[in-house]
Amino acid sequence: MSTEKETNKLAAGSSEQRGDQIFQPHDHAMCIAQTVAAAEERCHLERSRLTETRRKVLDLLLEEHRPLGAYAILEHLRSSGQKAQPPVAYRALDFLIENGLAHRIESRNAYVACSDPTGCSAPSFFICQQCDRVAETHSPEALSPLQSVAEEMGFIVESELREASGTCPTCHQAP
Amino acid sequence: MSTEKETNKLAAGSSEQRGDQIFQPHDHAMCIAQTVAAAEERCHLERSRLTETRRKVLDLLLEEHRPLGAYAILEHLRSSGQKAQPPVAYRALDFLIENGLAHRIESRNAYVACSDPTGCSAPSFFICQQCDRVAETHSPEALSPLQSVAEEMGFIVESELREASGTCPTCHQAP
DNA sequence: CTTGTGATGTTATAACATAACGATAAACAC
DNA sequence: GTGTTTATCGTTATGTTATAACATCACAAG
Repeated sequence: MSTEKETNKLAAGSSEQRGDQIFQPHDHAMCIAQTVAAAEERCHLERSRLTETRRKVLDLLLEEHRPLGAYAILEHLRSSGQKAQPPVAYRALDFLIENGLAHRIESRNAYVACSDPTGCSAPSFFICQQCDRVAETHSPEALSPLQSVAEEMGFIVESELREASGTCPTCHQAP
Repeated sequence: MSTEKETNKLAAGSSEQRGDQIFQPHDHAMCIAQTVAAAEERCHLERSRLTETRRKVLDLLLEEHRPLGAYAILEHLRSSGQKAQPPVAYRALDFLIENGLAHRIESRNAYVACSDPTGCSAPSFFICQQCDRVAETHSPEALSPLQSVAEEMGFIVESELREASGTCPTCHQAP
């Protein structure tokens, strides 16, 4: 937790690189608050309900900035009083994913909060193998390449999966 | 099964686009023979052994050109006489993957044969949602984009996952 | 032949995910 | 407000994917 609100540094730049702040020390409370606010607005607009359980799962994912397995999430729900069964966790996750508030990380069978619910489409993920944190970008540069190859072969792309594993700047500097 | 050896059409071009032949009618027997030959050579060079079980799994994956689940593969092994348990299938798959003869398709929890064991690195996959066939490319254009975004944020990429789902040319023409 | 290594056999279980169905609660029309 | 509709939730059971752990076998190098 930094003392400055480093998040503000980003205000000047484009929003598409916001995700990499996750690898830096940042005002985590504000980072969460912003996303929750966006989530609430979004649910209001979509006439979907951010219920107790869904909210808890979202909070947990935001708190972690890491991919969490469905059963880890389930454990958390249980430790907060509910005696939930697996479908409870999966339903909350389905809801969050459908509403663009969370993503599934295929290479881990795990889930993360979306770092930018307002501007999220075709995200790319950068997963640190040491600290497990995940950054998310929506850079358009990363959008085209499979598309152009696909076009050459007459393949129509409906969805794309892009996940990079490696070492984040923080872990790289302090190994 | 075409009457011509359409595979030859590719000889003139670069090898990096070979994967898309999978969506076209092609000389499947030759296609398999080539890959098996490459596999055998590779195993010889690496001093690794393409044993009975491993060979069966490779043959099956090549025969299908589709992602097969580990338990489907296991079933196949069983129906061919062995009374194999899950680790048998997983060990064969691990071997094939480590030796560049097969890939895991993360978005399906399934496995395909590599379509180009000699030139395979950082593959991209194109998965048809209708016919399930998978094309594999190694086009360098598709290699960079996550890299360049990663560099900007100081993230060192060790491995990349790229999978596109959609409709292949054949299924698109005949819906 | 014995010892090291890689490969296999086998049991058990971990980890991830969903089908199905009844009970509840919120939203809406009237 | 009442009844109808629809979304959400609780719960049981089960399906699917994957691995830990340990015993055994096969074969080649010393």
